[in-house]
Amino acid sequence: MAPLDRLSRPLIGPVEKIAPRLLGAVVRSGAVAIRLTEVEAYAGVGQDEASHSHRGRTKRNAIMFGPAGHLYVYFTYGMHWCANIVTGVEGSASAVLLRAGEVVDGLELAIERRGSRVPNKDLARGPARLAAALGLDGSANGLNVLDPSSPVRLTLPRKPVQEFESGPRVGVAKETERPWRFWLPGEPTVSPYRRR
DNA sequence: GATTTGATTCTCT
DNA sequence: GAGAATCAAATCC
Repeated sequence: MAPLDRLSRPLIGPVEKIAPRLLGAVVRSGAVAIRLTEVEAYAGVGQDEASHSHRGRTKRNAIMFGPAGHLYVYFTYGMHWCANIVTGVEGSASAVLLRAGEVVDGLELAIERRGSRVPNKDLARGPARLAAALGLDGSANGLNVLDPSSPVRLTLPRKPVQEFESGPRVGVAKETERPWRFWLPGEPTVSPYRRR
């Protein structure tokens, strides 16, 4: 087994099982590091109407169909970037949206990117805010966060977080009964729930 | 080919 | 709470 395949093992499995394991993980992009406090799971083709991959491969979601550990960064609402980490075996087209986190390093640069008037707890509170704080955009799409030489890296917690809560995903119109949003209770960086 | 929608955020009321 | 910003993908005709 190739080294990177071995590294991806913690990301192989049903996406709703993998997503909560990313809670407490740290994503680092250059000087800025963010500890994840909120994530959402999205499944593959034909399994989840809210997922970008539900209706099959497109130019935008192509990365979702690749191996686990790669970043799927998409552009939405004409102005925002959102970052996901691909999970499961290659071709499963499932991914975990990085919804919110706490800036644990590179605070100065994160503030510079997000604006000096933004409270620290709001720097990465929300998927587009998190991506902005990390400086992620379309050029980060497809990066392998498990590759030690990648500019964007993921570090999983030594032990998976045991205490987390779950509920419906934010801002999705379909599959609203699916409790695939996971967060760390009591964290001020968790975004408020909004239904669509 | 035209129209609608969206895994959002910010500003103003 | 409402409205705007602004573009790619989905949906409709």
